[in-house]
Amino acid sequence: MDSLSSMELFITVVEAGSFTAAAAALDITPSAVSKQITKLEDRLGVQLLARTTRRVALTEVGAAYYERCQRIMSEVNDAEGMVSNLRATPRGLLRVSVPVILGQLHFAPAAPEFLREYPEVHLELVMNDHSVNLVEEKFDVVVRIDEAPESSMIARRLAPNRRVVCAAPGYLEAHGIPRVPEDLKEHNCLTYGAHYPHKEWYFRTGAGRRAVQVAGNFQSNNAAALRAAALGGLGLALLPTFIVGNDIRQGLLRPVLTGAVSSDTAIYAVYPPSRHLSPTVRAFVEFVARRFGPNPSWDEFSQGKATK
Amino acid sequence: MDSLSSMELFITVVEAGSFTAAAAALDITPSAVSKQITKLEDRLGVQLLARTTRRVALTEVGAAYYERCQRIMSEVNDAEGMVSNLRATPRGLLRVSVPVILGQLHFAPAAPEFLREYPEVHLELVMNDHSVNLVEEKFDVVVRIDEAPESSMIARRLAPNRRVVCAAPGYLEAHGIPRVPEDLKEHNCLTYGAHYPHKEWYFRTGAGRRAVQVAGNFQSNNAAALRAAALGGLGLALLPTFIVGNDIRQGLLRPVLTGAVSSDTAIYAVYPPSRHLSPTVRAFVEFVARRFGPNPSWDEFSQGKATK
DNA sequence: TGTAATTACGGGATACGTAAAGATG
DNA sequence: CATCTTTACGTATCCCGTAATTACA
Repeated sequence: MDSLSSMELFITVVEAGSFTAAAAALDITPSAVSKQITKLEDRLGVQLLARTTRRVALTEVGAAYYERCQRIMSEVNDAEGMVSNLRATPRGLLRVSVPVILGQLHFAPAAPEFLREYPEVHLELVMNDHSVNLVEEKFDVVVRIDEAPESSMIARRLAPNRRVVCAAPGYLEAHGIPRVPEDLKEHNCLTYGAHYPHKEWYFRTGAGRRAVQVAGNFQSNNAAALRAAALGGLGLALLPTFIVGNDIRQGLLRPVLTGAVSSDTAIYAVYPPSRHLSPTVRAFVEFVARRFGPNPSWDEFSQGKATK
Repeated sequence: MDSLSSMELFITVVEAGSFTAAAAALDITPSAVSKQITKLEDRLGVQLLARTTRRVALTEVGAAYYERCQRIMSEVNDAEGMVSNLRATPRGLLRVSVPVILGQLHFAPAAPEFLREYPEVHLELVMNDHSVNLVEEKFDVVVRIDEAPESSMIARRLAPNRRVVCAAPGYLEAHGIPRVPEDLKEHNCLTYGAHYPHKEWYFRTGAGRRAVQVAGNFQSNNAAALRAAALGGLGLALLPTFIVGNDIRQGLLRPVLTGAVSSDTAIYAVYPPSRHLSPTVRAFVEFVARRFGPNPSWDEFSQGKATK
């Protein structure tokens, strides 16, 4: 027996004044009404409704029970309404982990707009570059630049990770503009990483791809450092468009060559699978996907786009 | 799905901290717990419990819902407790119809004791001798002196209706004591009814029963009038023991003869059938049955008793 | 690797609707 | 006699338990 349905049925009968009317209101048969009420009375051990075939009246106990039922049903409706509200409106704490450079350049600047749109959200934007465990560190969303989405997690692809070779206009004026990848051997190439004095940059050709050995006098495992060096006119850097896109846009850097190959990575928003996705998480992911997905300032300088 | 059971289950899981523990507490399987919670979440459209196989934690919405559930469950318990109380304690208006003579002699004197025992009852003791319609006149109980209980009503037999021939001591001293029924022809017999100058009184004999034609100079359709006449030493009266029992007890009247035959009537408390008998009605009927049933002051003078 | 949550599957209880009976004004 | 409640009966659904599976520490 469903206790709440019984109460609702009982209330309906009281207000309708008859079993038949209540049955019509609830779109069931009078038979069902009769049986439900009888069952409810049996369970409570009292008669709630004094009924002849012509009249249904509340007993004294029934009247008291009716009042309680009304209050209870109103509480239940409150509870369910509250759930609906919470489901509909993003709110509360949202912990997001992003790579440092991505956070500084894009997520932090985007935060005000997001929070203006969802004022009840408290956003905690944690930046780190080590691989984070989503559940253990209690993150709601982890943004990763990765090749393949981790299994058993939902990974929403936010944007491709394209890379472009670029340099400051002053550097190019002084050292010339490379026209083909081989020209890079003549340039000071600012490379990512450490331990290896020279690196290979890959480029698409008509057939497949082709590696070019590059070298230079500055190396860093920090992309922001490479960007700063490039901005300072030190040399050429191969950097993701999400880092240098704005610099190029503002004319601080200029893209050169074409067909620079990024690894098969993309920017993903990763969150745990859940039958009922939190509206806050949903709102955040939708927001960043909308904002970073079809992003001209990231894409227009990348020749990878056309070949995609 | 039973909404209240779901809430209870949810509360249990929250307090037990795991599905398995909750299942044990409710004596069901973890499978059932899982399915119920999933169903509840589906119905609400939100995730209430964030769970791994090792940990069950409330979500934000779940925590809010949990609080509401607690309040609702407490209200529900209140309501059911109230019902139990009302079911257990006789209270409220009780309308009883009794024959006038029975009401005056016995029910009215018994009322104080009944009301002392059940102080919350308001007793309305209506006395009339015409046949009352129990439901139309909104009586909870109708006391009748009748042969057979009315169908479609519950009739609780309170006491047999025995009758005894009796007279005042002064009359018997003046006119002698009848030893056999035939002696009644020599006496002034005060008979019940009207229109018929003489009546027949019936007596049991060894074999069957035997009618004796009696006559007298006073007749009334009011038993109290016959009693008054007998008390005044006018003659012999055949009256129910519930009327003259106390008079005999006090020596104001003396019983004579044996085997006076009453009709096959008894005193019944009649009330409508109901799956759940009102505790007030039950208490009243039990009270009067207890008080009037094995009543020595009514029975000890009646020889009908022995023959049942 | 062990424990906890979930899923698949089969059986039993429950609750509905249909239809007929009973009651009431 | 018309209408409303109740009961009888057949059926569909739901829900639980058993057992296998998956996930997590």
